[in-house]
Amino acid sequence: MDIAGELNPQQQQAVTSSGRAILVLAGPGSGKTRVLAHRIAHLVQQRSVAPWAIMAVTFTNKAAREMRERVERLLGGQPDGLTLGTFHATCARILRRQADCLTAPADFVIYDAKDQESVVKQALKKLNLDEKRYRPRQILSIISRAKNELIAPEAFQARTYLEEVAGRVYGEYQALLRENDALDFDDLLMQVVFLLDTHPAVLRKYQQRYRHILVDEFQDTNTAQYVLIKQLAGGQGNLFCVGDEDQSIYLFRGADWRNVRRFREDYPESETILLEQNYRSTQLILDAAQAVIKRNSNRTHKALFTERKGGARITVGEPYDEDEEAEFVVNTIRRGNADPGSYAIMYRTNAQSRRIEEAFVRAGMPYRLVGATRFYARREVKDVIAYLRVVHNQADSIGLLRIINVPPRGIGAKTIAALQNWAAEQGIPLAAALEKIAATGDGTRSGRAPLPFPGRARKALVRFANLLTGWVMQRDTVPVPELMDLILEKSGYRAYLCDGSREGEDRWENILELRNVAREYPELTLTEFLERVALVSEVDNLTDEGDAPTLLTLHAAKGLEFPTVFILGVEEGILPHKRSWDEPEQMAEERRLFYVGITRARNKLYLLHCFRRAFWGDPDLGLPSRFLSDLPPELIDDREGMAAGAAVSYDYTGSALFSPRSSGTVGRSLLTPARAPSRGISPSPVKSRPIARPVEPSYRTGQRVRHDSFGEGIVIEAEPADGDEIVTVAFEDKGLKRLLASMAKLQAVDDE
DNA sequence: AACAAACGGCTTTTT
DNA sequence: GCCGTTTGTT
Repeated sequence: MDIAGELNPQQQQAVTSSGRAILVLAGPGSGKTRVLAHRIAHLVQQRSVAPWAIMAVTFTNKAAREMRERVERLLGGQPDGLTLGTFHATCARILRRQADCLTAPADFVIYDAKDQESVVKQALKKLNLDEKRYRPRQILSIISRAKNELIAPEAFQARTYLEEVAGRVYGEYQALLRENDALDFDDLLMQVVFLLDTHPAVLRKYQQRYRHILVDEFQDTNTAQYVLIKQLAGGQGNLFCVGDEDQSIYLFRGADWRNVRRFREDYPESETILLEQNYRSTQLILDAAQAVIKRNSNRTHKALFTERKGGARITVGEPYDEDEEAEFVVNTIRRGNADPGSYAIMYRTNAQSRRIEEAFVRAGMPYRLVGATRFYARREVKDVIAYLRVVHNQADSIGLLRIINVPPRGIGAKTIAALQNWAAEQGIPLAAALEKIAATGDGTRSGRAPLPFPGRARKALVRFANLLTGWVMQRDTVPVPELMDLILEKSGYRAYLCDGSREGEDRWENILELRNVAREYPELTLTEFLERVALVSEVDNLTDEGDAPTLLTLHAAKGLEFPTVFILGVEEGILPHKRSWDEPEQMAEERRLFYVGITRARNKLYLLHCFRRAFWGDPDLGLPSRFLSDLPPELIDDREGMAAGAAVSYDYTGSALFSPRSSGTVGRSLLTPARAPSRGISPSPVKSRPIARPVEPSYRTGQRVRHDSFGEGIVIEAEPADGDEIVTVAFEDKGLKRLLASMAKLQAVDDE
């Protein structure tokens, strides 16, 4: 979609409407980003509104950047003072500016998921609770939910035993964050809401400044975000929200599509505008998407249409296993003569990406991977950031503990524990204790309190403390990249990584990458650099450069579009994910996720589901996703099937495998056609499982057998193992079992 | 204190 | 099939 084109009547209406709150429900590919940008430009050009009186909030930095670029093109330059950024970044700015109203100082640090986990562990320890019994991640998700719902520790009400525990941890957790001058992601939002709630003067200031508030991806707002928007918009209702209920896929982090309804209730005068024309996909793809999403209730119906009538039918394929799935993708791309960059490969879980990556590597083809082990979550990157964070704010003991002995410098667990105790005894932060020790020098006495450290440990502590103080003294005069160099050298971290190993080299390269980020933004202070690093995500760095297919999760795909899209693992247990099976609400979200995936495709869509899928090491059956049966058969090209690459052509509509989950058990559906495993299609260097047979197999695929307690079934696979044989059998009543031939005493049933 | 080897828990999805 | 943690060894 180019900005040169005309706006259609609905878009035009959305851009120019005024005088009341507006809710734009925009279908996929309907140009909502464009509408937002045009509206900002429109407001500025009206002259009645100064750019600094406009606040536009998005969820990702990428969306913010895209919007900024569009606005710039429309206005022929950057509007002065326009507030345009993500919720989190905007909140962080407000908090730093209003620090005097808060418990947290302006130089607070931001904790990510890993740091949060460490804090929970500390809190558990403090409360004498066993972290094996109360899993930190679980506790954390309860705390996070509370924060997203704006429930402070004091107001937290437990409804289960675990919640009771979590409630206590929550209080301790917040206290620890405060001690560390730290905020987590959820705090950024919650604290701003609390701040505006308790400081009317501050609230008034922001309300008076921001005359227009625009919100992107409104369906993904959680309660905290919604309340924040409402606070800022005040009564005047110059609120402009754009979203699509059908693309709400962040329930798990507190997003609440009911905010759409709340909005209508809170602003009864508001106007709702539907954007139904799609400028992205073919009609066929749109039809498929609508067939899928139609089955959800609680949605505003939109009649999506496009001028791109017809279109290539959807290829649904069933490769044998993940390897064949990956080979199919690679071969299809290789054989097609389209630009490799026009392909996207999407999947439900990050864990699925590995097989595809391997296939691309084998084929010698480049690819772009979004997410997975996220750059900023890598150990070495986190280490360096921890160094910077501690230099920035010594109260950050989580960061300090991370690096105090990395690289190893003689400060072991014993010494650290002693240091922690000693600090706690005196009620001072860890770093202050460290400093105090250093202040005593190498001497043996320090006034009254004798230091509890033997000579060797103290020497190490003093050395480290001196390093730290040195960096702290330089942090305001030395630019961030140089500060990084200094730390990397003097801490011995570079030498520690560059030990000559291949892995060390890779890790060092990641550090250089981080340094490049710092170099790219030379004007950023240390505080700003750290904030940026904490609040950007991988998708944000996805650029258009590079002529390679893109690998990404369905979540990461939102807002993007590609000429050709593969969705992998369209199977029960994966999409929909098995964690969603018993929650209708979550199941609806899985459906929306699938919908998001489908609607990313401009021209051509491939949906793949494996016959066999290994979950964690153990092979299991793949059952086609129930969502596939919602696709009208005439939209599917099942004859082409896997012919282009892999093996099986497959009749979908008639198969038991294809029926919804409720109507067939694993065992029964298997009994229909016992399929021979097909091997990968690509020629040689493909990593193939050893097919060598040290022992002649005594069972063959498709053979009928009887087991003493499991009854009758069909052999799915028989593979030799150390002189024995592992037989996988699908039993009529008991489902799939893997058995050791010597133990199972299977009897052949010859009823043919 | 530092390393190697075994072990167990785990996977949704992200700002 | 991976990662981080625990355990054993020098």
